[in-house]
Amino acid sequence: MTIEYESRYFSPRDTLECGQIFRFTPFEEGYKVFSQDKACYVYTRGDITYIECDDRDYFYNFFDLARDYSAINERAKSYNVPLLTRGAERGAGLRLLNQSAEEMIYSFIISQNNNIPRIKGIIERICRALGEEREFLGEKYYAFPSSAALAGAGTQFYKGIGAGYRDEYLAKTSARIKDEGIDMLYALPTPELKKRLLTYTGIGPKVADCISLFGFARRECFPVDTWIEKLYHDDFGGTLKDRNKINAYFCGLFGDDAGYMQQYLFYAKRENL
DNA sequence: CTCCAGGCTTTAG
DNA sequence: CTAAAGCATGGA
Repeated sequence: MTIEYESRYFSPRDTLECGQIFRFTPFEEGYKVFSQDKACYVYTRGDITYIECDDRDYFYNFFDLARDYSAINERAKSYNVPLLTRGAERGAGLRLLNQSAEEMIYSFIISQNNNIPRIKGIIERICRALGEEREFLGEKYYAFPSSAALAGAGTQFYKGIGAGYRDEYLAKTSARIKDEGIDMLYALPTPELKKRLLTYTGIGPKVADCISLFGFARRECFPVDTWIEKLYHDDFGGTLKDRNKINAYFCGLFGDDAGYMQQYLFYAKRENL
């Protein structure tokens, strides 16, 4: 089945290339995108972006299609920050994805002190080794593994697939989640959710913000990484050095829009706009 | 060769 | 409490 949406506020490229997701590959006119055990093919033709998939409800929510991004986009420009305005203008098709919390936990543990191409490779090798084999549009792919499967693999496996020093973080956190689950996290208010996430091995403030923002749809979160730290100095004239304080500054500035603004800014800085 | 990548944990002061 | 060292890997 196919979902259609106006392309002005839904660009596959803008949405996928802004660092919120690591499992996608160029395919024909657009991209194949993978989430949990599901897959879709997303592409734009003229004024319409199309999503071909087997699970309409899942991807409607995944791409956040119920939300009005024209209003968010206008609010971004209203701050009169040149970098943010450029991000909003040239990244107007950027949408925040609603992803799996567990998948975000492991993905962003891997992301720390790492670069995006290598992050993608590590996640791909984990899925290939431990995920269930599926098929989409005549091609095999592998689901993101369950925490039980991840816990069964052990530290040595993660070292073997090139996770580096994050091997123990993945082993410990997957073992804990296999035992405890994460159901108790969903109902927590955002500050408590972040505190709880910080108790997992390998999750610090930045990773907790990414998990909260992308995995728990907490749009008031503002992850501060090396790129945000850079643009904070270059484009906001900031003088703070402590990342927690930089985070507080941006959260105070953007409020409930923080997550959206963070993505526009990250995109603009990384694309050198 | 050094520096850097969507940082975190551990240790020292 | 804050500051800094150490951490695997691969590409520029």
